[in-house]
Parts: sequence; C-alpha cells; structure tokens
Amino acid sequence: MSYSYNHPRPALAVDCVIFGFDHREEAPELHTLCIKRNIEPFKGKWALPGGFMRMNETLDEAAARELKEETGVEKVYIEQLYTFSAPDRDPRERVVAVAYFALVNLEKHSLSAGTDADAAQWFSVSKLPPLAFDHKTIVKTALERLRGKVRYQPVGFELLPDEFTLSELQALYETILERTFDKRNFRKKIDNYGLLVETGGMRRGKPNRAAKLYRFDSKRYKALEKHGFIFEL
Amino acid sequence: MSYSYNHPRPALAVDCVIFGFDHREEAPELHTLCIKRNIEPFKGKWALPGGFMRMNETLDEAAARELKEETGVEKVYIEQLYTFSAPDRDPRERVVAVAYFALVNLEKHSLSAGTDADAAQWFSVSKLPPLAFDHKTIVKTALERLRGKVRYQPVGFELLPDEFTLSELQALYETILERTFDKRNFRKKIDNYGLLVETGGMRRGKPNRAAKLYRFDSKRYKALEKHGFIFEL
DNA sequence: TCAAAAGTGTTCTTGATACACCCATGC
DNA sequence: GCATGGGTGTATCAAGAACACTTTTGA
Repeated sequence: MSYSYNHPRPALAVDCVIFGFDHREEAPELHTLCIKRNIEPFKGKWALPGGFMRMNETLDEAAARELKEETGVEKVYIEQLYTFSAPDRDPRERVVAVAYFALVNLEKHSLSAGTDADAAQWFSVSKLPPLAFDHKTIVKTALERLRGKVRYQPVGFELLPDEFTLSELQALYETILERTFDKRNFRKKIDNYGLLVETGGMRRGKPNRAAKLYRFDSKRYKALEKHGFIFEL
Repeated sequence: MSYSYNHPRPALAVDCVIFGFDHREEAPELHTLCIKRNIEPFKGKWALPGGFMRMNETLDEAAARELKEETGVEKVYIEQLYTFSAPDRDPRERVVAVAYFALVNLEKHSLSAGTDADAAQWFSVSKLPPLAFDHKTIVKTALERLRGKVRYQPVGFELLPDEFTLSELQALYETILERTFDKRNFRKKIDNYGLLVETGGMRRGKPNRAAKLYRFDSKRYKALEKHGFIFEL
C-alpha cells in the first residue's frame, strides 16, 4: 500500500457503552455491559467492549461488529457518542477511541450467546468496577448524553421490552433523570402524545392488580416528527 | 517507534465548521468560513479548514491549532461534532475526519490575519459552493447540531458581538431556528431569565430609534446552571 | 415630516402541578 | 383478607400565545 499523505497515524479503536435497564429490581437502575480483558494492557480488568476499525468498514460498522463479536448483542439502537484522544489514554502507544453507546432491552440480552459468565457482566452504573483505559470517563460522557437525549427524543423505549407497562416506563424516566414524576401527571402527558398503543396483553404474576401492556408507535412518531413535532418530557 | 498493536491505521484529520452570523444584512443568515485548497486532492475547490492531528496533541488541540493556522481564528467557542469515516471519503486513501464546529462573532473575524481574500471566504450556509470531500455533509450535520443545541443552551451569544441589541438576538434565533418570534413575548422571556445586563450603551446610526445594548451574564448563567437551571427557548 | 425600528401591557389559552382514593390480583 | 401496585379526576397556577400602538432617531 502506498500512502499519498505522510503523517503519523494513531491506531483507531471503537468502544461501546451498552446501557440496559432492569425494571424488575426494587430499586431499578441503569446497567452497563463490561467484558474482562484477556490480553495486555489491563489484562484481567473490566473494560468496555471494543476493538480496532478495519480499513474497509465505517466506524458504525466497526462498532456494530465489535458489539456482536464480544457480547452477542446485535440489531439494537446504537449511536456515535464522542471521540476520545488524550495522548496517554493507552499506555503503550497512541490510540484514538471513537465511543458509541447502545441501548438494549436487558431481558433480551441477559448474557448468553458466545460469552462465558466470567468474560462479560452487567454492572449497575452506580457500582462500576475500576475500568481499563479512560473507560470510566467514556461511561460518564455516555450517561450525560443519554440524560440529555431522553428528555427530547423518545429513545427510552429502546431500553424496555417491546411491551411494557406505564409504571415501567415511569420508573425508567425517573431512573435516568434522577427525579420523580407524579403518576397521574406522567400518564396524562404520555397519553396526550398518543404514541403508545395498548397491546391487549396484561403484566400479571405479582400480588397486585395486573397492568396493561403498551408498545411504542414508532411509525406514528416518525410521521409526527416530520411535521416538526418534538417529544419532550 | 515500535508499535505494540499491529493494525491498519487510517490517517486522522480534524475539520472545522466555523459559524458566523451577519446581523447587519436585511436578511440575516448564518455563514461558514471556507478555504480554497491549494493542494491535491480537490485543488482549487473550497473546503473546511482542517488538517492532520499530531501525535502529541489531543483532537481538541489539533482543531484549535488548525483553526488558527488556516484562518487566524482563535479563542472562540469550539466543540467536537462528529467523526466521519466513510471509507471512500478521501479519494486517495483512508482518512477518518473528526469534525468540530466553532461559533464566532463575524465582525471580529471579517477576514484579515494571515489569509488573502482569495484563500478564505465566508459563505452563507444556503449558498455554499461545492465543497471538497464530504464537507457538505459535515456542514449539514453541524447545522442540525447547532439548531438542537441553541434551543436549550445559551450558545447563541457566541455568534454576536459582546454587546448586542435585543432585536439582533431575536434575529439570530429566528435565523437559526427558521421561525419567527413575537417581539414582546421574546423580550419577556429573555427578560425573565435575568441573564442579560444593560451595558448602558446604545446602538445608533440608523434612521430609527436607538436600541439599548446588552451583554450576556455568563457568570450568572454558570451559577444557575449548577442549581439545575435549564435555559430553553 | 417621514420612514423605520425600538419599546411596552393585557387578555386568553394551554400546559404544569398538586393532590387522594378505589380497584384488581396473588398469596 | 391483606398487602401491593394499578388506575383515575379536578382545581389551581404559571407559562405561552395572540395582539396594536406610541416613541425615538437620522435623513
């Protein structure tokens, strides 16, 4: 290969912050999927899944590929977050990392495909273990972005099962935004948008009244969005 | 230099979208500063200022450095935008570009330092010339980001002189958001935030009533921000 | 004295907030 | 039958929208 430009080249990595939400806990919380490194540097430490971009793929493709290879997660919401470039972020040489964040339904991805339990694990974001490289900073940045984004775009639904109850949705927003909502007002607001449809199913199994299940009407949202509609919570 | 990793390495460039606002036109508009390329590829075409990251600097530093070197612009608001990685975005070889956007006061930077008039030029964003590489996409992405950002963060002030009139501020928001505001309601809202202070000066010179000048109280904003205050327009 | 933009209040409508009780279910 | 969360309505308050005239200035 001959280079037309003659410049020093950093290695270029992608790293993924995968957010999952556990709505079944008493104290629901956001979780992040980490993998245990089995090579140096930081061998044995927890880190974000990631790897190096190939020369024939885009960063988006690299992020999706690494996500699948390292955690089995695929076909989920994923978005470029930020590019981290501190010269010493990798102890061995210059590596620039393009970070992504993904939103997944934790139930669907509760650890199975291609990873043994010791190699990948969900951590609640408030109890992260020490992470390799600058991955703690990356997670923090991702959290801030998620908090900002969730307020004016309906991305929260990506973290829930296809069918969910209004209480689950409310718990999700309360967790991410670190505040509480009045139940009646929350339901009223969601209702007004007309973006949820009852599926007919009910969430049973707990010793209390069964809850109606809803799904997010993304077709309707896309239609509204084109006419300048802005989801805001 | 010995490499610990053995991976193909793309060249890594930074490109800057510099936004300026001309409030003196009858039809005020956002402008972008472009430079004429004097090397291949795309020699003679207009392009965003930019260049390659060095191995001992961060991307932020590279962006600020290129901005200054190529346009003389320095000490302005600048923020990382997005990283572009289409494999064929540079016709010669793989170059990944980390895009930044800067907000400047157009009057202060109306082309002088270190650039001849043929080498750098402001274009209104609705009348951009054909741009090199994928720079058109980059400008489009920057515009979308600016539009989103301006609604909930007081970044618009970066585009105005230190002292500005309320009409200028209103024209700025109307231009960026492509809508109109009622003059009285706009002033009321801005007033309620208490983030503008009268400087005592007046904008004179036109055959109409002189307008009071204001400046943005960024100290007060930072204080409010810490208490969870959110600017929103 | 004229044209052009600055400046200013009130009414109405809409959305946000606050608040408390009955209902269905599994154990 | 009891503990647990599901589900609902109304009154008040604050913010947003609609709307028109007088003032100051330079030419």
